[in-house]
Amino acid sequence: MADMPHRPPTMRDVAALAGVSRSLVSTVFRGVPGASETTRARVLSAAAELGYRPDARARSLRSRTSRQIGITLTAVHPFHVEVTEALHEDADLHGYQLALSWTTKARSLRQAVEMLLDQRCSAIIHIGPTGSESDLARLFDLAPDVPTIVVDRYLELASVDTLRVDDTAGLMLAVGHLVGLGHTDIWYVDGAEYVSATPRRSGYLSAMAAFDLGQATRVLPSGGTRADGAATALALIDDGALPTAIVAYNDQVAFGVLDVFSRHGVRVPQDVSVVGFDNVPEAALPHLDLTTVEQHADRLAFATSEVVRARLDGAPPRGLQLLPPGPLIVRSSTAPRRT
Amino acid sequence: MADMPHRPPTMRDVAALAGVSRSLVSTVFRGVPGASETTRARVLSAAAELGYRPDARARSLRSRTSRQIGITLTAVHPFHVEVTEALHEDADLHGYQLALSWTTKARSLRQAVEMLLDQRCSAIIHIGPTGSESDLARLFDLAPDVPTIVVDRYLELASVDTLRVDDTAGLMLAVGHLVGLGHTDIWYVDGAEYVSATPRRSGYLSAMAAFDLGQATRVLPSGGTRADGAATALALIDDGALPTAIVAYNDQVAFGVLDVFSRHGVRVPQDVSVVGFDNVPEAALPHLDLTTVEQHADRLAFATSEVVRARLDGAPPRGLQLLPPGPLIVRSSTAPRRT
DNA sequence: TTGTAGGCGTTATCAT
DNA sequence: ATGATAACGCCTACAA
Repeated sequence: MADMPHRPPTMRDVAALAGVSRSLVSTVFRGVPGASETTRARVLSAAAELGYRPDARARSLRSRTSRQIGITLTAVHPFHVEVTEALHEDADLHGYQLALSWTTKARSLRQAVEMLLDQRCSAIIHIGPTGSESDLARLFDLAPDVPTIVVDRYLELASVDTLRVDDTAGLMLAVGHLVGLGHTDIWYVDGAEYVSATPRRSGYLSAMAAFDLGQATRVLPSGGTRADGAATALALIDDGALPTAIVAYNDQVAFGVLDVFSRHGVRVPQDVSVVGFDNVPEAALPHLDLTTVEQHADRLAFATSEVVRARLDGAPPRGLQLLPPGPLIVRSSTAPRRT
Repeated sequence: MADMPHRPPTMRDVAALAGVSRSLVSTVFRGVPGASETTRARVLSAAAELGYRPDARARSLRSRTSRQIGITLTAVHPFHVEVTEALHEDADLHGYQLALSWTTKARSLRQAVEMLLDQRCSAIIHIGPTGSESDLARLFDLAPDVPTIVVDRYLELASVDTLRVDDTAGLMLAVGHLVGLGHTDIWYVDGAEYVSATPRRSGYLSAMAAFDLGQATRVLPSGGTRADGAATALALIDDGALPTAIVAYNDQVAFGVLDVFSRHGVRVPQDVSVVGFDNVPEAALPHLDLTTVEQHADRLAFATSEVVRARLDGAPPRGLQLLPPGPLIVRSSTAPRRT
């Protein structure tokens, strides 16, 4: 595989055309003082004429600073996509780049990390990484000196920073809203092994207990996808027993529930109120209009990028950091309990 | 921002520990012949002990071959995500890496491309790029020597390779299926400015004409998202006039139509048959079960990666390449016309 | 099979 | 303000 037939112009070419030394070209392109206005203009116009762009590899190699932050994610979780998009904006603002590395059925987190490491990223952010805590610890140990930040997952690892929205508090918002509407039969559609399923489940249980509804709890096994929610709703309808309100592990699951309910004549919110979690963009669509717990992807991203910069400046990892859940977004999927 | 507190080990460290020269370490890590078995083992164990991994930047810089293929995409289109995942597998197979560069509301295609160019990717694949043909041409001209491949978009540019599934043929499949079921009032929900909306629309029109239904055509303005489909369906219901069959620009739009229909008592397929395009994973969910035109993301990805390798070997661009649409996947959203 | 020398494109350092 | 020189980590010669 032969690469790059005709090589792109280098600093040397620009210097020759502008009639200056290579150092001056470097000075101009780094935007540091030390070049007169006239030379700066000459260099810039020579570069434009040649279509010159500094080689990031050489730059990073020599300057020992890549200004690249690695990101691992699955690319299928809407909330994670939102977070990553917001991270891009923060990166832009602070003059660094994001190197994206996907995990798929065929590409392990380890492969994703190794690619990032080989490129000598300055730090790595893992968004919703799956796998056991010990597997992850082993993975992070591949390069103990590269600051590691984990987003949207609980981890008891002192060597990394972990950022999460407080799920337990979020569930309290959801349950509290339904209780305020007069509901007592509030069931929870569980996220099984999905990211942060455990804290959300226990958030539901403790919220119910706090409202003295501890004996009315019911956790329905499900999953994290629309298909999971649909399957659970179908099972519910087959059983013939419905609560007056449902809290779903996340918006996707809630959508699945809504889909099946509407196809089986169960009216939302007249018959059953439904609450989600995440407030993904789709939740605002007129025909879904889902009451849900906001997670503020942009705030999470902002806090993450602050931590990254602190770590890059040499600060030690601070362990787990919990962000308050956004407000509950009340839409038309919830209503007072039918009397 | 200080980077990398304690520098990662280099070839020099490995060579010293193994008691060999640096070139031997290089030989071992490139996997080329020229090192004895014992040396190889010594080098490998020294590297393992130090946690050494070759520096991709230095490697790429010196060898003048990055083995990196750049990809631009939006990360929100399920079909594009599928294609990219499949591209990852092909890349793995052929020993190169994918450098992902997202475009978002805040990140233009130009920014995405520039990042890839700065990293000196060997080639760039654009998946479903938006923007006018002339804007794209200008963008591709930034680095005329970097092979450019465009996927899922029509382009009349001789300087790039373009790969697409034949939309017109796909629409013929969809319309033909409905005609076979006895439908004559077949309306089309249009994709507006979305990727390949034009060929699909004209595919619909010519298919209808081919079945002598040219006077029964109706193109409903919509868009490319679930929300667009929902809005169009709502307008249809408000108007009180429904066809017996609908072909949607893509699956997302079809889902939006299904959502609204089920919430307004329009039964699918008893009252209206609905056909999508793409066969995204969600189309197979039991409660949606959408009849749709398969696009075979993996075949498209495979063809793309073949073209990339050809271009990297010096082959000239071949212009537009049309792949046959996959079969029509018949599910329960279509049925014979009610008599 | 092994080692030495030079350079990829850039930045850092030190002259002028 | 400008330029020469060395070095970043690696690979490609070429020599031993």
